[in-house]
Amino acid sequence: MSHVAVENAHGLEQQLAVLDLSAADGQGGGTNRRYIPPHLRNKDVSKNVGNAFAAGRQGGYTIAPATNYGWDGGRNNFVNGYHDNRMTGNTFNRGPPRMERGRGGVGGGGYRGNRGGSFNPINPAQPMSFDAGGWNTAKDAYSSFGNNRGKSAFFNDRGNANRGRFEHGGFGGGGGGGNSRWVEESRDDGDWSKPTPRNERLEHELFSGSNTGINFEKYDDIPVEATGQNCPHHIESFQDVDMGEIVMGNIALSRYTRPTPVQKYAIPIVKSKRDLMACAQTGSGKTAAFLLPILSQIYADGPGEALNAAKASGQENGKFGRRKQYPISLVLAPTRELALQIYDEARKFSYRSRVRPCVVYGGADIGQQIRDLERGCHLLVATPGRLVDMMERGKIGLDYCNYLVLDEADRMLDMGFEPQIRRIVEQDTMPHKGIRQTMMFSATFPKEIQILARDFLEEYIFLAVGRVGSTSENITQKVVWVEESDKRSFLLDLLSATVIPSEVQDSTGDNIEKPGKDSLTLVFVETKKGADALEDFLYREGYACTSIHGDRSQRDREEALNQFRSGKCPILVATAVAARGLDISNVKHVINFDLPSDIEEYVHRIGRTGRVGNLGLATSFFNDKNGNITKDLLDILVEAKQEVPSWLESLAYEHQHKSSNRGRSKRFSGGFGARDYRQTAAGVNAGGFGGRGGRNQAGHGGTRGFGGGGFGNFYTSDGYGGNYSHSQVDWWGN
DNA sequence: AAAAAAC
Repeated sequence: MSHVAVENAHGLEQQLAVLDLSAADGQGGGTNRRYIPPHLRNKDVSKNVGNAFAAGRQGGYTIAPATNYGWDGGRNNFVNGYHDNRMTGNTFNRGPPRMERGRGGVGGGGYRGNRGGSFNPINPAQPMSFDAGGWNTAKDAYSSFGNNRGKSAFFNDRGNANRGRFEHGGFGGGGGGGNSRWVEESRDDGDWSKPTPRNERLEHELFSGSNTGINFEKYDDIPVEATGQNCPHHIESFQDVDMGEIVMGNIALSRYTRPTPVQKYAIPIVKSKRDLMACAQTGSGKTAAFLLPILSQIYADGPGEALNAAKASGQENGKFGRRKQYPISLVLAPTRELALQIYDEARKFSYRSRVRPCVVYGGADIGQQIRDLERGCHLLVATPGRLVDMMERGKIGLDYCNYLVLDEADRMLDMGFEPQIRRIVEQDTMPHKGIRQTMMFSATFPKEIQILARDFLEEYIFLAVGRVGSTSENITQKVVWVEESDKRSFLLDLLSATVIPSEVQDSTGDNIEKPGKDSLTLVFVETKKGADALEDFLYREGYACTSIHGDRSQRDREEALNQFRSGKCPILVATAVAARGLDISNVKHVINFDLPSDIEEYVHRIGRTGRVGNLGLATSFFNDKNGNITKDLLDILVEAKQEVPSWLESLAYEHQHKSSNRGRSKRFSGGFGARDYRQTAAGVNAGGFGGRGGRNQAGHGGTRGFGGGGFGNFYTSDGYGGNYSHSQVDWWGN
């Protein structure tokens, strides 16, 4: 299984290696784009590049990645009864106009298509058994999955339903909804630390598609800083701390073998009831780092007062049962899709427990969400606006919320979100800090936001795994100079080299196998309009693509994400909405068609690739509109041991002298910050930035060498030198 | 100036 990914990765790197990125040199203008077929390229170098990449790649794949093989969401062109003719070979028919495109099917059958449908038994990548109290996860589970073949009608019924996720809750394995109240009553009573009976259907639904091939046999080189009073010692294995039978069983079902670095530290900290501010690189397992210990605590402690409150609320409201839910834990996230993703993880780790997770977010039918809440809610994942709405409608009470998590905490506390967070946390019935336990997670955490964050924390432990805000070294970062007018054609060059199978042949006449559905490309743009326009352009060019941004309907957003995830649309054009937190396996390439204006956004965007020990590639288009990010970008590249174009260095040097406000993001500086920022921008526009000049001086402008004389490999112009060298040590130290 | 997040 793993060699598939290796080959693909190898192929990707080779395809990219043949791209003459010097086309990005502004000199040539838009007509300068060209694809160099393999037989014209420098063979020696390309071989080295490929081999080096493959060698590094192997280290990252010590476990067979549990890809989506079992789901068949996009592997053939027939998805949930909807035949997609957009993906048949190279001849892309121009589909219906965008509003109709990608609807996923007549009658909504295809919506959220990868959640249901028939499945094939998967081959357990790494059989693992955890025998305690009747859990024998891998063997029993997977053999019985196999026995379920042929029952697809049942799964289709459940999984294909629009908003099918709201229907999952029962224990009866699909038992009728009529007795759900009785079911919920029985769920709450009893010993919360003991697993409830197995449910093979649910078990398969939750775990068969899991992509959690997190694995890393040897690392521990990552510098970890954990500061605070009486910081608990970290663990080395999941067995080192008592998380109870239910959590351990679900860890095994998820095929987690060892904790990631952030999990090693965060789990015992959370278990010992400490507040936490945790910073760890993208793709390093933060979600499980809080879900596992929180759930294990809830299983150990039981529902406590929340149960009585919920029951009382139900009695007040008569025969309709619990009107108001009192979640024990609340997880807040900045985007709807991220909330949904966290909820999906929570479902896994609450399998066979009495904890019922729920998710609420805007853009979706609130009535359905309310009905789902009323079936019981112990762990709530939410976006802020919808949660406030639910609170004001009396559907949610935070009176007994003992665990509060801010995921992407720096985003949750920045200007756009802070008032809502204060409304939820400080101006309502949530237990005060010191009583509740508060945890914050992010890959970036600017100092200014850290200070703000202290308002919500008590005696907290600060945890930094790696340097705060740095990028994973297993992402190869490229920055290319591309004028605005050249961006589209340059993008086509990149895509033609990586995404769509083409007729390009190598010197032996064999077709090159280009990565297809297993190789996803995520293209970021700065505006919603720009996303629409670029998606449309790519679509007319024959690429199977879709887009996600805040002006699309929630249904379309989720469907776009599913089509991307499944490989049905291997190109996704996105705004910042997709920058943070989304865990999409097989994203091999992130392209910053437009660079963001702040470095945190850049770090999160490129973090959609190179996750859980895999390697990835990020290419950013840079021109003189991007002056404000120059220095921070340079710092990031240097820190991650990436090649730095010498023109970028020159520009950063110039820019440094133009701006005294460098490095201070506008949103952190209060009232005067924005003005300072504008001054900076004005300075750029006044010509001092001098993109072209700086770039052309690149040869002698740089202060860093590029490996001495060995520099002229592929990208000789602009000092865009070097092969695709990458660290031989991946994030996990392999 | 833009994006995100409630209706």
